[in-house]
Amino acid sequence: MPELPEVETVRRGLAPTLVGARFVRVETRQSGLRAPFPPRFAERLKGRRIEALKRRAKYLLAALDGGETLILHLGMSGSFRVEGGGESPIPTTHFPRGKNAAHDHVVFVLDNGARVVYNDPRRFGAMDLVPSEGIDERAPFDALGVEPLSKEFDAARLAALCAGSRAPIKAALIDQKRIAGLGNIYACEALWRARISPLRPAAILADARGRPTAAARALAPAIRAVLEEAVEAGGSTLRDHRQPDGELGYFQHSFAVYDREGAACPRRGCRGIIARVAQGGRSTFHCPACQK
DNA sequence: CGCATCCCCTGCCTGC
DNA sequence: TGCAGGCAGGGGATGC
Repeated sequence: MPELPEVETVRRGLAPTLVGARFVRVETRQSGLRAPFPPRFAERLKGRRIEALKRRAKYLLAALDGGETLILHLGMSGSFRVEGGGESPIPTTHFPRGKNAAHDHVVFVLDNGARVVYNDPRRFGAMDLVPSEGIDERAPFDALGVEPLSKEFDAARLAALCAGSRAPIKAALIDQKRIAGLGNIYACEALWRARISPLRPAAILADARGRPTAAARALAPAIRAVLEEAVEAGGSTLRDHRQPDGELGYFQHSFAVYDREGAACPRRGCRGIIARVAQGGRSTFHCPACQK
């Protein structure tokens, strides 16, 4: 479920349980997810205290004492749930409808009595344990682009990132080397808000001097706004994550185009019908009538 | 280098 | 009802 707003929602949901706690025991029930777990993963985590839980792009970063960072990525279908550990249940973790315990791949047992369980049917997620020092200069973080909710992200930056690119603008937007954390859903939604066709080349965001065009000046705030609104709504909850314990994400009810093929364009005065096209093997949703 | 394609894996939905 | 095929929020490797 994992674009920036969903990962941020998970971060906020897990932080009260994780930050300040120590790992008493870590159980892995698979040899790995997308990649094998690092050597002695569970043993190295045991006894470590979580000092902070941060997010970069779609990654969660648990900074531990002892100078290491636990990297967590949810892939397509990963989710966390919190069991036990006091009076405040943490319902923001979008636990899948299936609740298939066969896909509980990692259990983090904490000294505050809580257990944090990672469930991931498709096992596209990832976990790693790396030195905290210089983490931003190493893969995968060294290749990530600008955080779209940061001050550094604006029309000028967006234009510079896309200047000269002949890739379709939708593909450029979900390229993590350009904008970190934007994914398929919110790229589609932002383009609709900015009335830009996802099929146009990314280069239309910059003029001959590399400065932002009107399209960039519309799109940059649209990206920021849709992400902020989605974070505020607790992210989006769909498909296998449709019925989470605690049912928090509800931004899916605000989609203008995503997963709305054949429906009426919600823009006032627009008579368009939302279309779905394939770009780079993934579905893009847009309104051919008002996105130019 | 930039971009497109394919693959990782499982579950769900659709259409035959 | 059963089954094959298509599709799914991501990201990494490969090849042109």
